[in-house]
Amino acid sequence: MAYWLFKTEPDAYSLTDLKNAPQQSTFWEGIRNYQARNFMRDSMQEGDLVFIYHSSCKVPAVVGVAKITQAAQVDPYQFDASSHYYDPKSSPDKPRWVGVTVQYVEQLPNPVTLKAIKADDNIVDLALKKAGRLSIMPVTDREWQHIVAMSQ
DNA sequence: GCCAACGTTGGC
DNA sequence: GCCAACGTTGGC
Repeated sequence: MAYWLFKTEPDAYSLTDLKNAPQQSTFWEGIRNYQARNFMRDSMQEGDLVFIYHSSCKVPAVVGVAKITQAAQVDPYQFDASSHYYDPKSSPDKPRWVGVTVQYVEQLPNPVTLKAIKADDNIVDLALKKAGRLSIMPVTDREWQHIVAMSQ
């Protein structure tokens, strides 16, 4: 089983929104970054666990856990001209973008802030620490356990 | 709201 | 296929 981190802007879609969704589940649409897509398409499997990270907000932080309940599927919004996620260069016979389905698992006892993660020498390789704009990234076993411990 | 970082686009 | 211009992300 693998671990991941998904960024989301809580104003647009928060951990609470996921918790309150039908079946506490949603299709994670709108990822339009090749590196993030490749992680979803090539590596994510049902049962993998995901940190939900709130970005572009007052206190950027890892706030909860979700799990992958369905591996990558074609993201239908790329074909919808009225969608913000429309991609005119993609076509149904050669789709460019995918998404996975995630389900709410739990809220962490305390948010683990970006500030705390940046200050922690045990977390070195996490893409979040680098000035990255990657919206989906892998998390190692060790980093996962450490961040969970930090939330206690 | 500013701005640095960085991915993408398109002209050549 | 290089690289400048542009757009977007996201912390502050």
